[in-house]
Amino acid sequence: MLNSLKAIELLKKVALRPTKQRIALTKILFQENHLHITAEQLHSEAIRKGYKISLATVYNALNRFKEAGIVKQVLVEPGKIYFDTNTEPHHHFYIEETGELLDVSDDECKIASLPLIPAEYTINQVQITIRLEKSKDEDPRSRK
Amino acid sequence: MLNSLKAIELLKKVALRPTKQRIALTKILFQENHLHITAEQLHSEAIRKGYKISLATVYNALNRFKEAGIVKQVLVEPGKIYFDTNTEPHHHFYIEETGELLDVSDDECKIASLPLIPAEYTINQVQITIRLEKSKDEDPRSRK
DNA sequence: AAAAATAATTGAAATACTTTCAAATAACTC
DNA sequence: GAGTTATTTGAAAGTATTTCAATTATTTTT
Repeated sequence: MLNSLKAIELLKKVALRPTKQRIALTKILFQENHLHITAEQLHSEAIRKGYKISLATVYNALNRFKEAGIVKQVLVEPGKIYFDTNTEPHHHFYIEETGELLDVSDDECKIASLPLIPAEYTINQVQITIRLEKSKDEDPRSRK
Repeated sequence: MLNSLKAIELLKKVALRPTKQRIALTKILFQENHLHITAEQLHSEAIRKGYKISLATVYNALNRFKEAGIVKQVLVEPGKIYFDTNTEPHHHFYIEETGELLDVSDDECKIASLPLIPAEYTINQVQITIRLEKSKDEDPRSRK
């Protein structure tokens, strides 16, 4: 958990007014380990920690943070936006059963060949999502 | 565009009742070239073609088709589900400006190394999304 | 080919998530 | 500290999707 001074410093660096609410969210978000979190989850966590903040403000703040480049959106589940505090190029494991999202470093997941990019376009981002499921029980005793 | 007999055949093969509505959607969806389409777009297209079908039925049908494995969901845009009639392993270009989605064959996009999979889990799917944007104008005359 | 059983379709309502609104408040600038 | 500008807020609206219960269609059984 960041302290308030570090939070204010980070916000100022990206030209965002360090309001009470943004400082609170920043303190929750930018910990040592990276986070994958939805607006609702972040709001709950802030309330749980005793901060007075509305859900609308959490949405607003996350969108400003995204524009400022200090969080990234991750789309893995229909109708839900995860925000990722890891803005370095990296990839994800996504566990369907639990909705859990795990980072995969860029090094661990190398692409050997990329297709030809359509003319006039440049690559913005290459995202690899590895969807996992619990292994089927392959216990030989249960086979018919 | 599929004919009705082929549509019925496909639906029966995956144990789905070949109703008027599903036959209509199947005819639109399973053409020669693969399609990326949302429920709303598919509904509009069906209405445009003169079929009488409700949006709820389109959502229902697409979900059954997904369960049956004849379409796949693609998540590239927040709050919107694209359905892809290409169920072979493949990847996508996504053009942010237009929302356009283009197939990238599995061959064109090879992964050199994958990370260690957490115990008890198996890979369900590996999705690569290459997000593209219009190239910035790099005309030297416009440089300051 | 009826009758019985099962599943699908429908408009409407409900849900889930996110954005927008306009008024109040807070943070910056000089 | 007055004036300017940006942010916060609850409420309302917007968007995408799912669910509901009644009707209708399809399949199965006889």
